[in-house]
Amino acid sequence: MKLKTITETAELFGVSTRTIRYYEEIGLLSPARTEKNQRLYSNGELAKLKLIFRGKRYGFSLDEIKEMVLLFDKDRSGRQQLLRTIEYGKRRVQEVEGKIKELQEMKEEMEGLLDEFTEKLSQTKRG
Amino acid sequence: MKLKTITETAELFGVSTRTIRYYEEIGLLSPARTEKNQRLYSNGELAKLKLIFRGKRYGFSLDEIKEMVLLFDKDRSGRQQLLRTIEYGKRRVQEVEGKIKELQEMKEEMEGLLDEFTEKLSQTKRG
DNA sequence: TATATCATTTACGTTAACGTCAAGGTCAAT
DNA sequence: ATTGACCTTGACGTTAACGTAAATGATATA
Repeated sequence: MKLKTITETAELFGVSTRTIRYYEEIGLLSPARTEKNQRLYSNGELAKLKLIFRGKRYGFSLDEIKEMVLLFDKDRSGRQQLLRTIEYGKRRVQEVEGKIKELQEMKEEMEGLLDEFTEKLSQTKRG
Repeated sequence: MKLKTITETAELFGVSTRTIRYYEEIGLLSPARTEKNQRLYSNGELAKLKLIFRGKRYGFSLDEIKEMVLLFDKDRSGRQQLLRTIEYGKRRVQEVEGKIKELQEMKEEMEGLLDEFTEKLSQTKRG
C-alpha cells in the first residue's frame, strides 16, 4: 500500500492540487497526514477519486457524488442502515441503466445523421 | 407545424423561460418572432432543445453542445464541409460509445457493491 | 548559506449557467 | 379603465467548482 503525495495524486488524475484540496474541503476525502502535516493518499482515497471523476463525467454534481461516496463509505453495520443503503443503491443503478439507454438512443440518432450526410456526400460526388 | 410560445416551451421541458432565453443569448437557438416581437418555437427549435438537454444530462458544457448543434444545423453543402462534418460526427459517436462502456462498468461496480451489502444483510439477519 | 522544490493555510478572483428583479408593452376580461 | 396574464429587454445577483496569489514552513541540493 503505497501512499501518494498530493502532486502525485493530482498528476495521476490530470487535475490540479487545488481540485484535490477542494474535494477535501467539501468532505469528499480525508487523507492521512505525515508528521509534518502533509497529505497522503491511500488506495482507498484514490478509489474515491476515481468514483468522483467518473461521476463528474456523467453530469453528477459534487453534492450528488458526495451522497453516493459517503453512502458506500461509512460503516453501514445496522440492519436499517443496510436496508436503506441497498434501496438507495438500487435506485442509482436504475438511473444508470436509464442513462445507458438514452446514450444508446443518442448514438443511434447521431449515426442516422451521419448516414444522411454520407448520402449527401455521395450525391455531391456524382453531381 | 404548431409553433409554441416561450412559456409553453419552458413547461414542455420543465425549465424556466430564462433558461430558454439564455440559450438564445449564447447562440444556440434562433426562434421566429411574431409581429409584436414574441418568440415562437418551431419543431426544429424544439428538436434542438431536446438535443441540448440530452447533452446536458451527460455532462457536456453548453459550449460543447453549441459546437455539436451548430454542426448538424447549418447548411453543409460543400464537399469539404461535409467531409469535416462526418469526421467530427464519427469522433463524437466514438466518444458516446466510450461513455456507454464506462457507464456499464460503473453499473457493474455498483451492482457488485450491492451484492456485498446484501450479503452483509443476510449475515446480520442470522447473527 | 542560498536557491529550489514541495508542501501548508487563507482568502480573494473567476466563469458558467442561470435566478431575480425592474420597467415597460400587448391583449383579453371584468 | 384597470386588473391580470403573457411577453419583451436590460442588468445585477448567485452558486458551484475551482484558479490564483500571498505568506509561510520543511527538505534537498548546489
